[in-house]
Amino acid sequence: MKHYTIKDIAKKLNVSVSTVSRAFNDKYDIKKETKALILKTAEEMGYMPNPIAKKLSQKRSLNIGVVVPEFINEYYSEIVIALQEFLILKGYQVLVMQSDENEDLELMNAQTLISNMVDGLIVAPTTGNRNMKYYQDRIKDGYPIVFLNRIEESVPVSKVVFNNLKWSFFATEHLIRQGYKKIYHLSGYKDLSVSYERVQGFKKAMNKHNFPKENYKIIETGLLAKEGMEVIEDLIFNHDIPDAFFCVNDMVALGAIKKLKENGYAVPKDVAFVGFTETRIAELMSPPLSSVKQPTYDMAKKAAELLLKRIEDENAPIETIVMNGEFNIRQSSVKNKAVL
Amino acid sequence: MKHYTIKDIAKKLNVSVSTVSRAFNDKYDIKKETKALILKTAEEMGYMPNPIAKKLSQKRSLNIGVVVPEFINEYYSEIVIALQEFLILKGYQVLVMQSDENEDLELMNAQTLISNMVDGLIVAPTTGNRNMKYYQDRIKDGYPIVFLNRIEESVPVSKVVFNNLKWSFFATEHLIRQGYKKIYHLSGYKDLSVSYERVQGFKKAMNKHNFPKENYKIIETGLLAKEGMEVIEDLIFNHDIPDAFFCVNDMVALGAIKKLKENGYAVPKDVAFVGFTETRIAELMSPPLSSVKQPTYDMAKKAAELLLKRIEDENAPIETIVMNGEFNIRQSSVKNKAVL
DNA sequence: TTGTAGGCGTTATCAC
DNA sequence: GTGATAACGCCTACAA
Repeated sequence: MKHYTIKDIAKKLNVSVSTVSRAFNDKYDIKKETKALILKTAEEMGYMPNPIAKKLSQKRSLNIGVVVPEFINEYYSEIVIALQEFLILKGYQVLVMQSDENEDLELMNAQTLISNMVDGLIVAPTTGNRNMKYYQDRIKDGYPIVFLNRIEESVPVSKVVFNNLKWSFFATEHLIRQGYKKIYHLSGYKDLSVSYERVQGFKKAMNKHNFPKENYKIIETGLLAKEGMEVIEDLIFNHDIPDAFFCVNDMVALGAIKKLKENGYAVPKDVAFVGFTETRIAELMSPPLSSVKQPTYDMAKKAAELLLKRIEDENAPIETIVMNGEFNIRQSSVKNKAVL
Repeated sequence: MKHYTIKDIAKKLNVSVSTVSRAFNDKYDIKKETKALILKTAEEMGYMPNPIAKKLSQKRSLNIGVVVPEFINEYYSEIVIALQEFLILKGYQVLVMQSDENEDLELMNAQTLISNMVDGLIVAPTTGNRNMKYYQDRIKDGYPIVFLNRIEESVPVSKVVFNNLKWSFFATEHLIRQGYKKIYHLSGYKDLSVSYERVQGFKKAMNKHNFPKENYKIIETGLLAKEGMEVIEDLIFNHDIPDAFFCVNDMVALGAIKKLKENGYAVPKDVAFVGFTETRIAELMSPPLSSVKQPTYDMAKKAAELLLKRIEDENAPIETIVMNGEFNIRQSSVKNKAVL
């Protein structure tokens, strides 16, 4: 099966290449019959337009690039699925690259996608932000980029973020109101904006309720179960187990709970837990884990909308959309109730 | 920041475009000083070669396309990460598209990637196989495609698969040897090749041990926790709970276990469990879940190697690589042991 | 309504 | 060693 081009079709039908080209791009006038004939023979020959050539000449690809920091934590998998679902309806294809939480790789990914002439980029940055200058330069060049999550509200770019502070505050306040007297926060990476914001929410709740300083603590972890386990090991070693934990995400909570159980602690009887960025396992855990659910699908959709707006209108204003979620209270953080 | 081309550099230095081009592709003769000068000024101007143009003229992109059926189940996330990790070392960029378990979307994805001139394609097919003809035509055209998982061994294409039958057999036999007398298999989708093969392994073990037909059953589910839960609800309704389950994957096991616990069953005391395609949560569950671990990283790497071999040598033979895994026995399927 | 011709940014084949 | 110049496949003035 040879790879046919418009030339081949043109030759076969004794018309010019431009006529053939026009048959495929209906913004030009062309006689109905010619067009029909061309399309028909093209179909028969199994002609497929070459998007590379198209891109080279018209600088538009109908492809959107997506860069995510990882996708082992379910959140970004859902984001990608949602982005794709939405953008396909709008006629775009979605190319995904993941950065493995590595800034250099992230930069390479973005460059690859841009040089492949994707019409725009949706970026969920990794920790650290050495690359922001690169992005801002591209944006200055007129390149449409929208950020998703993990970026500080103050950065002057279009973005969709979650109100981490607010919901972290609610989650913490819930623990306080349940009557827990010693509450630790397992906080994720220090230089990850979402972690930072959740820490702020935690502190804000503590301050509001005049929680004694010696009764709360912020402990840096990563984002994985393993790291939750490690922290608990340390705390057990130091005989420093509080009566409640608020965790940066569900996986850290899961790891921590496992390690506590192994050491004879009961959840929530001895130690209560709240997670964040709810995943499917929250409900499935024993006990089911209270967690803050982010509107993943909507966040992705909003980001895609922002991007399309910007692609269609060079001068679309910079926008920051802050999303809210919901706090699902389950057995892991409820006092005075029998475990079902 | 303007987008410079080799023309701009050529003009600036009063050399021809070919000289500039040669400076970047060191297979041609060119005076050392000219080359140095060109590279230096290019650097200063912030010149970036345009890969689209490059692709158009030399039909090679150093991009590899990857099509996965989903990536919410961790397995494919790991596959993608591993593929990327390996291929980047070889100088390739990895573009990922996911099909959401939808055959039509899968076809679109493959077409998009191919028409973007990726040098080769690694495909983990969705359920169903209407697209195989398309792939085989492309392969006949000389296009390098390697399949990963979820494809029958008999299909004459290069592929890396897991020996589902063998390990399913082992897992089942383990349950039999532990002395469980009534064993059900929650089997995933009927028309998914990996499910089918696991069913075969299950049956083979039953036959080998002359397990009474009335004491085992194969129940079709999906691949999600929810579906595990639904099946258990039905079984409870029918008072038909066996003393052991072998599940198509960990998520189904997780859902099933949760539902059983809610209904007062203890695991593994009342009902034992074995999962498959071990995920990180297997270890973290209570009780920890016995499961068959697939060599995800190696499978990805092998697939990438096959593909590169094929890209570099048009006539590389079709190869099928069948991988083995390991069976990790944990508390969920061990009899006569106190739950820790 | 259609054709001609130049351009998109590179590479590759000739000459010189 | 280097420079013209023709590809690669498509789009798009401009002319006819």
